[in-house]
Amino acid sequence: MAAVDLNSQLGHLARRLQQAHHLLWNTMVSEEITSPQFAVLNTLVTEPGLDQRTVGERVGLDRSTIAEVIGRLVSRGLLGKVRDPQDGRRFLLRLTEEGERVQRKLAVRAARMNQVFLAPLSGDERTLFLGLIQRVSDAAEGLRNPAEPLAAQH
Amino acid sequence: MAAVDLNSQLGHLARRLQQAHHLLWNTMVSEEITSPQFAVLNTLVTEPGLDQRTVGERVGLDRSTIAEVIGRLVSRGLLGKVRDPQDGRRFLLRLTEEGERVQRKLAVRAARMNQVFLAPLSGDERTLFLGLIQRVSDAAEGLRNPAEPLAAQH
DNA sequence: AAGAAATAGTCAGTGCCCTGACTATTCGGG
DNA sequence: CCCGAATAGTCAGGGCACTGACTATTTCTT
Repeated sequence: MAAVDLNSQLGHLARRLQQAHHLLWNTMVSEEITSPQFAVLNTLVTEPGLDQRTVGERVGLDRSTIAEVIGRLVSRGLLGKVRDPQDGRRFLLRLTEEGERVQRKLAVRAARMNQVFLAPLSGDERTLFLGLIQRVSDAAEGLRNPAEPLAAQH
Repeated sequence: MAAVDLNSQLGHLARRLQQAHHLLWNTMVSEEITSPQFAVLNTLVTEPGLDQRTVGERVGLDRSTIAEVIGRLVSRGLLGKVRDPQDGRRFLLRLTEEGERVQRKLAVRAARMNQVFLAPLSGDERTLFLGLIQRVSDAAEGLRNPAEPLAAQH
């Protein structure tokens, strides 16, 4: 009888929400380009020439995952990747023409899908909802580095 | 300039939320048993003897994924899996003693983690938040089968 | 200038998650 | 009773996501 009600567990609901998103994305946006892949393309539109790590930071992916995602985009010819002549550790990333074309096409569809996704909520509820998710995510993310600056009194 | 703001995209926020959850789960609940695995154990506490498909339905996983998750739990000795003598297609699932022990231990920790996860919100905001997630997920899930019952006038 | 620390990226390993194609079993209508 | 439809599960294939160990390059410190 010590069972937990999954519908009160935020983690479980978060997973369901993402699955719902996956479904909508596949049907309304694209079956070839995934949502994280689009996030990368989208980031490089406004900030061309970023390195891998920074792109990962922008879209919220660790360096292993971002390397995979970028690898796929490069091999599909949507992204160019060159060594930074200033810093031999980095790769500089840039959209190809095809990449720009794809980004433009998907941006429209993604926005449309987002409307459908949020359609069950009223205007007020939508902004509230997005705000709540961000607050919760930010707070949890903040727990990663347990704020040692305070105790740093050397 | 046609770039989308990721923070207004529910899909992107959903992914971030799940990553935040993953982080908390790993540090506060368990590194061995994952959240979906726990969901399976938890379900079988109240409904022992379910078959794979139904468990998948309860926790929100398709049959391929649930097969993997169950396979791991069986090989760790937390779950027993036997053919249904009534229906040779099914496997009946049941917690082992060890499985029950693990479920009890993690249920406490999962509840605690859930509190921490939701801590940034006030009491009212929490119930509101959980409700909003469910409404949005249910609505998207409902779009999967485009409601043909209405047209079914035979 | 040399060695240590930091940083960018890769790689191996594990697990979740989906789709689509396949097998085995059961069920239902003629 | 038998054959086709439905159902439970498996398997192959692709992609996301994390950790931890490793390499190469740069930077900081002495």
